[in-house]
Amino acid sequence: MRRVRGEGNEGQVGTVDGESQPGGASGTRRRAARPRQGASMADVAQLAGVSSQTVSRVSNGFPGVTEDTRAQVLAAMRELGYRPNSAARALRRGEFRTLGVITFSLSTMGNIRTLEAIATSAAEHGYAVTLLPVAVPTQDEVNGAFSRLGELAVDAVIVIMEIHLLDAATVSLPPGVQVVVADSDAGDRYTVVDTDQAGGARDAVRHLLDLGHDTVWHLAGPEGSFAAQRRANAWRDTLRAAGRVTPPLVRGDWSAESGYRAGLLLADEPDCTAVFTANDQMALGLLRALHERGRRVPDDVSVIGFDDIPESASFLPPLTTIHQDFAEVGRLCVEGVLSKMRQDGAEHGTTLVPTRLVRRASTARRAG
Amino acid sequence: MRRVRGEGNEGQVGTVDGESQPGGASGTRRRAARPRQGASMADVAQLAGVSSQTVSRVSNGFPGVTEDTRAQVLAAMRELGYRPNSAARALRRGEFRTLGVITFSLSTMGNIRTLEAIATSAAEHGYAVTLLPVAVPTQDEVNGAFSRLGELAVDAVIVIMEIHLLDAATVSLPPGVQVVVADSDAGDRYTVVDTDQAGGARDAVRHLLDLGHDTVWHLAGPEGSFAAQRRANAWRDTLRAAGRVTPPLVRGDWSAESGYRAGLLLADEPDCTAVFTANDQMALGLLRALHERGRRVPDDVSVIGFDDIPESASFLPPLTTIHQDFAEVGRLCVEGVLSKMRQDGAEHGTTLVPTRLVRRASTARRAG
DNA sequence: CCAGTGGATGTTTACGTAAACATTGCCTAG
DNA sequence: CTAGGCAATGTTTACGTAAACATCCACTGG
Repeated sequence: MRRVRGEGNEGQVGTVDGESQPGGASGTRRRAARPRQGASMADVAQLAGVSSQTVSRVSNGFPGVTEDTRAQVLAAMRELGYRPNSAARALRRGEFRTLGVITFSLSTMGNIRTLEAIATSAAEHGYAVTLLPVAVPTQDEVNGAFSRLGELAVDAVIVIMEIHLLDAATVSLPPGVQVVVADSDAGDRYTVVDTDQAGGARDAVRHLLDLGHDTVWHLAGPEGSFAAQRRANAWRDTLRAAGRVTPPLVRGDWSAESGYRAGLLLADEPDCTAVFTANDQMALGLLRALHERGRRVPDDVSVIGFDDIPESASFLPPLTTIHQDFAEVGRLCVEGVLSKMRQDGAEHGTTLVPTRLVRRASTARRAG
Repeated sequence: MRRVRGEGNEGQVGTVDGESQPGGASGTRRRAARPRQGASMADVAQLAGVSSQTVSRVSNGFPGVTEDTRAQVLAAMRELGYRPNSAARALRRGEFRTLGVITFSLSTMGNIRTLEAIATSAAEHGYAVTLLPVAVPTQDEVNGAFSRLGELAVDAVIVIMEIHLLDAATVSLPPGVQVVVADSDAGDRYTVVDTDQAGGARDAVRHLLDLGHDTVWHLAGPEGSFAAQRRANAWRDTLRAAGRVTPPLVRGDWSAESGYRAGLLLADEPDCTAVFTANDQMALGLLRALHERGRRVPDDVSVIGFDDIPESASFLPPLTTIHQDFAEVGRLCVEGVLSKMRQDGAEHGTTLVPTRLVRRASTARRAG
């Protein structure tokens, strides 16, 4: 963990401009202790020769200000480099215009894309996004995050997290703080936005059955994950509905490495001609294992993934997969939480975002 | 963009608990307009029978409070569910305890990992992180982000961005807001934390030369990227220093797809026995192209990547690559910005984080 | 020519916290 | 026995903004 200093020197050289006197025009009463902090409304008001309330009106684009006055105030603002103090504003207005996002480890592509969409969408609505990472997904950590959140300057919260831990979390949010949960279950207790996991999984299985495979094996995600659980359930249900035998479920942990290990097992199953993998990363590992064991994809085994990460088009072979619209999930999270803020006591429920089958080269009609 | 409502009904059913009266004990003067907002220091003080200043002392863990009094105050806090109002706190203290992070598109794995490390590290220092996404990487957007940032409640800013756009950005930050730039150049004008791109690239090229290859081809990242530029420069310099001929540079855009296209080209170059790819995603595409064209890796062609994304261990074959310590970059960004905040007029400079060569199966001694 | 009207602007106040200063009361040293 | 000191606690005030209310003034209609 060493670090290399670029140019070596760390002298304490000059240019300490921190305390340059604000040239006569502006601040009359400037505290000496704190060198920072820009001009306030009062400063602008003084320079523009109006009251601070008029400055406030201009700052907020309110009506009732002459075009002349407005221009004058704007000029004064520019001259002083005025920035509204968001702390004072928040205190006064009683809202922060900020959404908190709780998530642990941005390790999965889905969470990241969702987060990105949340940030973008929030910005469009004039909201900032504060990130609250949960280091280790333990109950304590989750509780801790919620507790820290209480002191955080947020108006509402979006949780991107396997619900299992949320379940028992001692959620003690400040009153009036709304919550929306992404990528989860529990529509009865929270407002949830999620990908249509079941629909996607069903499409994946049907696709393989339609290609003439007798049945479909499933490489599932970790037990703790609700998404994994729902995909696995849908896989089982779809097979049953089609009257097929259900092969034993193989479990991974979302990682390519776990997919590889599972693939080594599946390669030895002669009956296994079609695999539905619960995410693309595991599919990658699975492809490697099958390749190593000489099982050709898609000639001997068809593989379908879930997520449609950008790289999946470049797998060997390019992966057929179920596309998730994470951006839409993120967008709906923001919409949902904002709408809940408007009409306070809105009831819970689940909003599902549809998936889409992306056909590439890893699935084919069953040989023979 | 349709959306499917989970269970179909959207009735306006009951359980409107939003307006439950705060049981007699607490708020005496509660404004009717806003149902939200919890107890304030004054409320706690009244219940505990002390002054609000004492509550403040307890809240901030200051000395000069009897154990008895402290306990009483804490009890009152618990009873009322008191949360310090961070807006008021920020206003009073003149700091938000929040870092702003500007980044566009969390598309690259590196940015994400860096962001994650920043969030974690900031949390350890008692700072929150506010995300400021820049939708399209245009000059206007970047300027806009910086301008929005001005109104944002942040004490300092970390920029994760190709410096090219930062270059000309009309950066007009509020006075006293420090900036640290990650993954960039420009140590002369900003404080920069970055991976040792040059060192990593040099190691990659040398590794291939050591394996007996006459020279090394380079699949570079997009022109606009400083990281890409520095890796390409180091590649060229290392070849020259070793007295080898420098093959023409092939350019991609970081995506696996672009790596595939480049790979189709390189596969037709009979002299090409070793390729240094500027990131792992492009290496993935390259591997696919080489495979399709019947060029075996590593028997015919050796390939080395950059980044060491988790999936690279599961490529076909597992990818030899240069590991970047994004977590360390993020951590150092936070340390740097906090230290700059403490000693205001600190000078600029670049901090480099070393890389590490990870040997896997995609590189081998040159055949023949 | 004057009361009435409404738009433009100013004044007062409160938001919740914490620094600075003020007060209380107890204990100890002279 | 009292002055001095110090620890515990209380009181006042300011942070920057914006809602609520107050004022001013020009113009209109009778």
